[in-house]
Amino acid sequence: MTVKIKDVAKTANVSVATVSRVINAFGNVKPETEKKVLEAIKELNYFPNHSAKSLRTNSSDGIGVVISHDLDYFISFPYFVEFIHGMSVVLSDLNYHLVISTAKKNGINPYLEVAKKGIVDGMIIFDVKDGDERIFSLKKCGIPFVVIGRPKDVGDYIFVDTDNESGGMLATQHLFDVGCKKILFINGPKGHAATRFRLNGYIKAHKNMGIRYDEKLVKYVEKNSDRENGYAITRESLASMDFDGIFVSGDLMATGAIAAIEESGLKVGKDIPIVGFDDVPLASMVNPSLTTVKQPIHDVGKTAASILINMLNGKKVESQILSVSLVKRASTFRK
Amino acid sequence: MTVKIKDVAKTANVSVATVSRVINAFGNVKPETEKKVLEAIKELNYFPNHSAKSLRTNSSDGIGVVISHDLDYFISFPYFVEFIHGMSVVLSDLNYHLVISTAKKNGINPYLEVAKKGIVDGMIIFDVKDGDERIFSLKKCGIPFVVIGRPKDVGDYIFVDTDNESGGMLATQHLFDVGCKKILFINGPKGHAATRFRLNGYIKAHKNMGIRYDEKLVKYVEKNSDRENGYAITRESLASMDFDGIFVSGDLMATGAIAAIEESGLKVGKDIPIVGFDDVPLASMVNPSLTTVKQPIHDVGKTAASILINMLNGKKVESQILSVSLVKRASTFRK
DNA sequence: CTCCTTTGTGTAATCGATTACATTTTAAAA
DNA sequence: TTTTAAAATGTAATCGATTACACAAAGGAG
Repeated sequence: MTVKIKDVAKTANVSVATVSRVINAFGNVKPETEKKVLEAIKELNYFPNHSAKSLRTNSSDGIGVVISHDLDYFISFPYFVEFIHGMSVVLSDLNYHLVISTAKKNGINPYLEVAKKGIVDGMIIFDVKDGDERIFSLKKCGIPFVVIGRPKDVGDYIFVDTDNESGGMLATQHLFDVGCKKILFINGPKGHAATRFRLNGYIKAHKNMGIRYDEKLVKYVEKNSDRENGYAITRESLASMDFDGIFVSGDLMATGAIAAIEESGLKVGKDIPIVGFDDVPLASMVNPSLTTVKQPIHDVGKTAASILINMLNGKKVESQILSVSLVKRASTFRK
Repeated sequence: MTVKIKDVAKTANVSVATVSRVINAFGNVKPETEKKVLEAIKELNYFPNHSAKSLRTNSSDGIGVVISHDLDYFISFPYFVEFIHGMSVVLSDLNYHLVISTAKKNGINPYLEVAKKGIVDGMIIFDVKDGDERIFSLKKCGIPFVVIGRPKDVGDYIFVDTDNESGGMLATQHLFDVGCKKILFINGPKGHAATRFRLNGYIKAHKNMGIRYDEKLVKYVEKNSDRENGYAITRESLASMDFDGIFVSGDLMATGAIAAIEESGLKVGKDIPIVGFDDVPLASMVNPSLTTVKQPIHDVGKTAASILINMLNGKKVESQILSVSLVKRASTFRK
């Protein structure tokens, strides 16, 4: 049926070992012989059986990513597309492929499952909380992995993160620059590294300005950083507190904040400047367009993938923090 | 090192065949024996080696999706996240996994590659043009596949599509309903089924209204249905033609159209109602919020996955067309 | 021309599961 | 109790690659 290495060997009039050496570019093959083999491969349209290779070499050429079963939660990561794309581009160029699984409802930890079955050689995990047990599982099972973000209380690990602290500073400083004095900060969920670092940035910016920061101005979303929550928290805050600018830890939430402000009769930008975080495509499309901290999501994916591949190849690797930048748009423009 | 079926057999004091029978729920195992085996599996924390199973059974439990190497093109499909999620949820529940590859720059057709290597048992392909050669490749190589969309000139195949014709009708009819007489239609790229069907819907709505439709009012995007193109085409049309409403074949493009209209001093909704297509999250977040045709993208992914799995199991399957609905928002509200 | 090294090639074991077939045990029927 | 069928289990071949090891060919040194 399907053509196998034996068939190629027969056609090229060599042994299977030689064919294998050609396929895997091992060297020690006479150029003439190599040519014969390559011709046979082309002629027979041969593709090496991946399972056989995996079984023998104990490697799958797959890199795993596990996503949430909960769609609403999942789409509150609007940058997922770029992230996936970044990883996939790098992996495909290196002859790896990306394997996506969903956390199943039934108990078994899908992280362990794909890893231990040998479906993947390594994993990239994101949306990781402080003390996240998944990291311990992965460590215990010995599979190489790269973490997106910088959770604490999980020991050592290799990560790729963006410079959330600088991002928090940039955003806050910019709001000061356009004249704000009391900045409401709608932050992500507690227990996430990004939440912590962005708060640090927010605080540092206050220090730099010599302004005492008011804890009460910092709000945390319960779980999903989505539009609804941004809207709700902003409305609530409008009713209960005094502020003259908003830093929102996520563009999706920021659109909710914009809606709440405009609804209240205030003008975003003129009355209440708003800065978001992420710079997803959406940010430039809302009205007013959103000033935000641009995260190099595509690069995060690419970097994570290449670090992981290097780990698999036994190279020494280091965690990386990618820098962010402020993109100024209409939402912080004073009319 | 890693524990294998032999170790389980030894621990449970049975043969490997019995263990295998338990794992694969073959029956013909005494309940008592089964219990021993299950205990051994748990005790040793055993996971069957996936490559070995694949090699032996000639199946990989992987379903492939190939995405574009070009990020800009790729993110002009803003519904990709939901689509992937839908597929992944279904697949993971059935113990399959999703394999994502990127079309590499070097020549080899990645569709064939993953299929012929046996990395996947089936494929789901999207963004398919009329006469798309990929369909012929897949057919020739014999791998089961499901197409998202309904391209022509490619012979028979199983597909999942949304009812784009009805969508086109709904959108156009709604514009008539709010009083439009000359509707600019910014359609997707030529050579795509969705483009064709939506045009049919647009034409039918005209017929229903007894209005002669003007070919010149139908514009096609060159390649990417993105914001920039929506903006450019709208601007161009404002300068050169007469129209009082716009139907845009894609929400991303529609945001560009909105921007162009507002920029010209006209009011979206009041002066120029606009209807989009897709109902991506963005649609409800722009200002004015976008009336659009909702596509059940998540269901498309789920349906495609389950059809494909049924194909793999030898069941008889049928193509499906999922229905769409109109979501009315501010962009067609006459102030 | 012999010896030694290097290069090129082949043989066969191996990876860890599944499963056809053989065999044993158990249950039912006579 | 014997016979027969059904149920439970075991043995070993198999999937298709990689690769250790053996060996042959070729080239270089003396």
